[in-house]
Amino acid sequence: MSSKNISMAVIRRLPKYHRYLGDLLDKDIQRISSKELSDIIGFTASQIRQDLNNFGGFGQQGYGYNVEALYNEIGKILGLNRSYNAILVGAGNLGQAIANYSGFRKAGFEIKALFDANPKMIGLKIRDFEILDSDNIEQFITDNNIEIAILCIPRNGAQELVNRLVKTGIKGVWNFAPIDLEVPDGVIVENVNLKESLFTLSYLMKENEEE
Amino acid sequence: MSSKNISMAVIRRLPKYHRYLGDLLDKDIQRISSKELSDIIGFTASQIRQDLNNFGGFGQQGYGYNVEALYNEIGKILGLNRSYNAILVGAGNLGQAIANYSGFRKAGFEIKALFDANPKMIGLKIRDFEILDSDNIEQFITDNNIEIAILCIPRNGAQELVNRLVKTGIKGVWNFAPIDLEVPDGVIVENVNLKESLFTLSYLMKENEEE
DNA sequence: TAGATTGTTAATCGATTAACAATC
DNA sequence: TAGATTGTTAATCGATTAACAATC
Repeated sequence: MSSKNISMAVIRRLPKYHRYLGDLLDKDIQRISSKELSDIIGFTASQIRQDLNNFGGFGQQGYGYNVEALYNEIGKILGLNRSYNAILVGAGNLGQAIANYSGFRKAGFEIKALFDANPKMIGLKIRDFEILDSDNIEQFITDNNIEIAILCIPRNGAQELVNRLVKTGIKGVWNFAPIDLEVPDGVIVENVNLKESLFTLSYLMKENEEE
Repeated sequence: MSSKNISMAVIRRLPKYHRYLGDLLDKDIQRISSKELSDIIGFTASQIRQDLNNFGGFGQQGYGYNVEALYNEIGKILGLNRSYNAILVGAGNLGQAIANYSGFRKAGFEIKALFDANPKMIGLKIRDFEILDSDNIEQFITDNNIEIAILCIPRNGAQELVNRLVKTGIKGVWNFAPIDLEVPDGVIVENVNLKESLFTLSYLMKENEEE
């Protein structure tokens, strides 16, 4: 309906605006110009104004932007003005780390259950969660209005699992498995590939010392 | 010295080439054309050839690319033909998850020790590691030829810690703390910001259902 | 050789930056 | 009002795609 095709480059800057504006808010700063924001966030003032104007005219000539209002607007743009029910699949080290991190819940992302395929894990208690049997995922998704699945599983079997989740109506997948999942149009996959990130670091370190 | 200024867009695609070529190698596939690779990796054949030719002419007209040779070349470009000594700071859930993941070690990144500032954690055993006192980081870095620091700590105090690490000669920081660290020219920071990733997912889910 | 596919140049597309009139 | 700063158009820069001669 809306959205005049915002580029991924812009979209990936939005959470950073949100974070910096939150910091300013914590410091009780009430207004900021694109120039001042540029100095702290590192994008050009021109880019900041262009980015924001994709979504509306949030500023005021001669004044700048109201920090709180802009923070709230960007929160809304990011879809943070509501909450999401999520499940986490793969209750290994990484899965537990993510489940135990309170920051996601504070932002409105509520992990309702942990699932694992390993019989030894099923039934174990991890803080607030009992680990459930992956066989019952479909029922749980339907019963608890789950929209997001967080995948902390090995790449083997990941695609098959996603096929099941998609069939049950999952709308978003936060994927930590090192595989590019295939999903239909109505489903979004956001990948976190730690190995790719680490390899980028080693590339840049190498390039850096060659100079 | 070398490097005719490769763009970040190209650099971030390199680990993906490496992964897909590794998969092909596992399947005993010996040659691949840019067109075939395009079909499985999802970049255009033209882009693949452009990307690779930034680093050398690895292909052969009429034949394509030798999978194993190209895999090895990209590994070398990424700096994976050697090993790196690393420390991990912040032995909480996430830190332990990363320390326990064997894939990084297999790729040549050896975590030599875990550090934590919390007295209750110090001395605890996590698999192969005893958690050490953060106060002794400088000595450990010097004694063990540590190049990479993995930061799994809260943002509070992260910059101060990095200042210490940089002073001691750390060359790369893999940063999981939600803060943009300031480092001098000779040091690389690669950020993994989980919250920004999650917020991107929620933005895309929202945009998707609006259509 | 004929066919296939690269390496590379040129064309296009998209994103960033610069500039400035509008306006608070 | 005068000064500041936005919103927005135009200019520039960079990245992607297309095309094709080179060549295996």
